[in-house]
Amino acid sequence: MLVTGRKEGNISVHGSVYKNLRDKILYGFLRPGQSLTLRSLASEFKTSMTPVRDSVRRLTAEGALKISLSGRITIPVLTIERFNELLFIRSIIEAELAIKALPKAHIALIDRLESINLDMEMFAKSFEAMEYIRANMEFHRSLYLRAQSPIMLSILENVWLQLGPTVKHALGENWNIVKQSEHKNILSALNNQDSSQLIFLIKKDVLGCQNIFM
Amino acid sequence: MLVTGRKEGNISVHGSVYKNLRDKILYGFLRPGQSLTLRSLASEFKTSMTPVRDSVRRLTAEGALKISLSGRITIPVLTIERFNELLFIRSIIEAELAIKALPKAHIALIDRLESINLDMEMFAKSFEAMEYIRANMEFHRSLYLRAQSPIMLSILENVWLQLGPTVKHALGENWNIVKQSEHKNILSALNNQDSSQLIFLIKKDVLGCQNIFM
DNA sequence: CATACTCAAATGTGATCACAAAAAATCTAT
DNA sequence: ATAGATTTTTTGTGATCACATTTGAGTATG
Repeated sequence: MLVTGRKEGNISVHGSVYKNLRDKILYGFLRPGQSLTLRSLASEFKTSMTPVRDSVRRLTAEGALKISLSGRITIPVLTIERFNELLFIRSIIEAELAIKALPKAHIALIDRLESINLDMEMFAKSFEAMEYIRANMEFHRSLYLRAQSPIMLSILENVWLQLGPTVKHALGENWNIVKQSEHKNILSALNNQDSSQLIFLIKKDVLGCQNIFM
Repeated sequence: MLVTGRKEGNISVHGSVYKNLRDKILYGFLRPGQSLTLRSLASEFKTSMTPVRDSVRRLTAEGALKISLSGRITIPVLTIERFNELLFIRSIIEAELAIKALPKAHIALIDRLESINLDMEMFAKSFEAMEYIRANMEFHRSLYLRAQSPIMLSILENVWLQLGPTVKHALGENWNIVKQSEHKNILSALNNQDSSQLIFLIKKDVLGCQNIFM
C-alpha cells in the first residue's frame, strides 16, 4: 500500500532520515570530504529521494553538509581558520549559557551531571567511543538547558554539528582523552556558585580542542 | 523545451526562489503569523512546487519560517521571551564582531559607512521604508564584514532574519526612527579607535529595539 | 446562540520520471 | 605508457502525480 499522508504528531519520513543523518555527522561517522549521493542515502534509509533531499537541504542550511556549485553533496572540510572560528564561537556561547544556568543549578541537576560523568568514565574504560562522545555532549547540554535560552542552545548545537566530523577524525584513536577531571572541576564551581571560575573552566574545556590539529 | 540541468555557476531556480523569499521575510513584507502555501508560492514565482519546497525547508532550518506539526507553513510569531533572547544574541554577537572589526576599520570603510548613513537620511526624508531598512542593515554588515568572521556573521544574519517580520510590523509607520545620529556616534568611536565606547554604542543601538512592543 | 457534525476543497508528503550536466570509464593516437 | 578525446554512467534538478490528512465553511442539533 502506498502511504503518503501522516497523522499529526507522527514522525515524518523526512524527520527520521534527518535525525539519522544528523547523528551520523554529529558523532563523527562521516569523514570530512566524504561525498554522499541522494540515491545511495535513499536506498540506505529505504525510502525515495524526496525525504533525503529535504534532509540534505536542511542539514546544508545548518552548515553540516556542503553542496558544491555543481550540486555534489559532501561533508565540509574545515580550514584551520574556520575551525578556530567555530571554537571561538563555542567559547562565547557556552560561557554565556553557563552564566545563565549557574543560579539555576540546583542539586538535582548536579546529581545528574555527576551521574553522566560516571558514565563517561565507564565508556572510556570500555573503549566505547560513540557513547563517550554522546555522554560528553549530554553533560554540556544538560547544564546549558538550565539557561532556558533555546535559540542560543540551538545555535550552539549547530556549531557542534559543524565540528563533529573534524574533531572525531582529528582525535582518531585518541578520543579517550580525560575530560572527567575537568568536568569534576566544573561541578565544584557549580556547587560553589563561582561564576568566574565556571567561565574559566568552560573556556578551557572548549579551547582545549585547539591543538588537535598539530 | 524542458530544462532541468544547470551549468556550473549558474543560479538554480531554488536559489532565486530562496533569495526572493528570504528578502521578503528579512525586509518585513510578510506579517508574523501569515501562512504560506507551496502551491501559491510556486505560482507566484512561476515554477513548480519542488524548488519552493527546497527553499521553505532551508528557511525553516534558518528559523525564518515555521512548519506546524500538520505541515502548514507560517511566518513565526515571536513570544516576548523569544524576541528578547534574539536581541540579547544580537548584542553579544554584534559587540564581538565590532571589536574584531575595530582595528581594521580604515578610512575607506569609514567613508563608505558615512555614505550609507547619508543615504539613510535621504530615504528617511523621502519615506522609502524598504530602502531605509536595507541601508541600515548594510551599515552594520559593512562594519562586521571587516571582522572576517564569516560564520559569526552568518549566524547574525539568521538572527536578523528571525527578527525581520516582527520588528517591521511592530514599528508600523514609525520605521522612520532616527538612527543616523547613533550611527554618527559609532563612526566617531571608529575614528578614535575607542573600543569600550564602540561596544556601548552597539549595545545601545541593538537593545534600543526592546521597547517597540510597548 | 453555541456546539457538534458533514463534506468538499486545499495542502503537504513521498514517489517517480526525464533530462542536462558532471564524473568516471573507455578508447585512441602518439 | 601517457595524455587527450570519446562514450557511458552517475547525479542533482525541476516537474508532476496520487493520496492521506487537515481545514474551514456550511448545516443540523441542542
